Amino acid sequence: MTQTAVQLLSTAPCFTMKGRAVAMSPGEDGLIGIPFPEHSNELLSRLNAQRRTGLLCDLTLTSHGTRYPTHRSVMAAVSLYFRRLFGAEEGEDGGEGVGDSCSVCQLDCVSPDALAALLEFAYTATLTIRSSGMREVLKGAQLLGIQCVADACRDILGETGDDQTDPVKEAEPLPSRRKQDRCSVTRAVSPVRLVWRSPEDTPECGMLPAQGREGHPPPASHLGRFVNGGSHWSQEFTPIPHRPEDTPSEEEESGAQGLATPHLSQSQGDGAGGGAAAGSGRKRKSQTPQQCPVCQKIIHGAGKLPRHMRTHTGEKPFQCSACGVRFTRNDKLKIHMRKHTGERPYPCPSCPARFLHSYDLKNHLSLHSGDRPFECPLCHKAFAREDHLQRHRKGHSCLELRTHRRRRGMGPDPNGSPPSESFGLRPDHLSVAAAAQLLEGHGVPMQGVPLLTGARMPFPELLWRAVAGPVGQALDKAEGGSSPHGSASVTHRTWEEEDEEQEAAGEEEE
DNA sequence: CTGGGGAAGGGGCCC
DNA sequence: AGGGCCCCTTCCCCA
Repeated sequence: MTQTAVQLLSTAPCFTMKGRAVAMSPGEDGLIGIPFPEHSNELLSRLNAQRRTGLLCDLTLTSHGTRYPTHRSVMAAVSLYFRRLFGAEEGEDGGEGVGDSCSVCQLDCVSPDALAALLEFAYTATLTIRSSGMREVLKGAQLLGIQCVADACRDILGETGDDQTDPVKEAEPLPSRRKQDRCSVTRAVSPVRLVWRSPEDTPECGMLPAQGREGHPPPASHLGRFVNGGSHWSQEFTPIPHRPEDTPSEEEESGAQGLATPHLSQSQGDGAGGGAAAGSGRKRKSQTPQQCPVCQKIIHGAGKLPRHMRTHTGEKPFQCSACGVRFTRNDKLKIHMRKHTGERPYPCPSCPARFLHSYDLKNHLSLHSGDRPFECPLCHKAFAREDHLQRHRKGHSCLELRTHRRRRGMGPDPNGSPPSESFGLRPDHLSVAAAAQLLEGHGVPMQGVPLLTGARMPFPELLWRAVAGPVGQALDKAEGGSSPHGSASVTHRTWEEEDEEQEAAGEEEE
């Protein structure tokens, strides 16, 4: 990240640098918007460091005698209660709040552990709690008006708030497509409803007027059941939108771990309770899949969740002692250190070359052998690396083919082209590569299958037309992780086989 | 557009 | 169960 910033500074102005889009407004002379997406993470990280050392802390929260130094501005940013307490709510002038006079806030209504967890969340965007403490945290999040935490806790507990009165959810922006792809599970909402009162229903909660401030907040110890009203995360956070089709069919009541997973064929029942999963042909994983409370992604492998969480927090606790570059993972730092030590543990058996990574050696070996196992099914250019084939297919005329391919059930080719039945292709047929990829994804080995060559394809224009047509994101996604081994045998599969494979592939996709 | 290097993230295996 | 280590895939960047 730092590297990115340095490069940007050293080479600006540019419109894109390392994926960073540099916005330039042509209408405004010299006005350039240079985004620094890492800034928020770094800012939070530094604030957390300040909190831990007590630096610049202007607010102390206490719970049953335990003191938590913190920053007023951070608490106001994360908690609706403190925002109102300090008069920092939008549209307020801030002059009527408790303001600078409040340096210690007693929150005995929130357990120390829950308060610590909420503070940790405030400064790291990660909620780390034990299942047994979930309810206390939920209570604390409700009391303090930390909407997203309350939502997550309720979901995990199998409870739900009142969606109809939840402006946060309504305002949730959709995550990027890539994020959506990666976040394969949505927050599950159980039919059980938690008491989730409107402001009018909570007279004991005088600091939370729904419209305008009615005066000073009551002492913290008077906090009543908090009212849904915190919309402060709606723009900073991108939780997963509710997609009913992705909602797990069932949700286990085992707390934060062991939530139902969409990967039913592999890990269903591998919950925290250690339920037996029957019927899986694969070796059962011993590790418990865990669900990320932020993106809801199922993380396989014991101890892998903290590692995953750092992708959200941006925390990079592993720093190179030589150059200061930080990493989210220890193993990445270890590999990085090889650059300083000169260690290249992967020697080529055929030449003096040595490599940092095993996959570098693997790539290198393909140069010796001249092996280019990844061939474009359309233009037949071969590549030594799969990602290069993917890039190739996305980057040139193959992309045009892809993006004009018709989807299943979209009717005949507007150009009147025949459906290439001589190839066993249907008008909605997947491309050879896509079919191969789906087959491979379904466990059908494509290794060794002869690649589709011009000689094997007597009427390439038919295939061309057969695969021409509009294509949607679903198909793009299906082709996203490509398998390079396009095969003539694939094109000659029967429709019934194709149906079975596509259905199976669809299940695999899910 | 391609080849190569490298980062990032996930999963499996093992201790 | 947690963490280390390794492998793999995907993506990005640069020449």
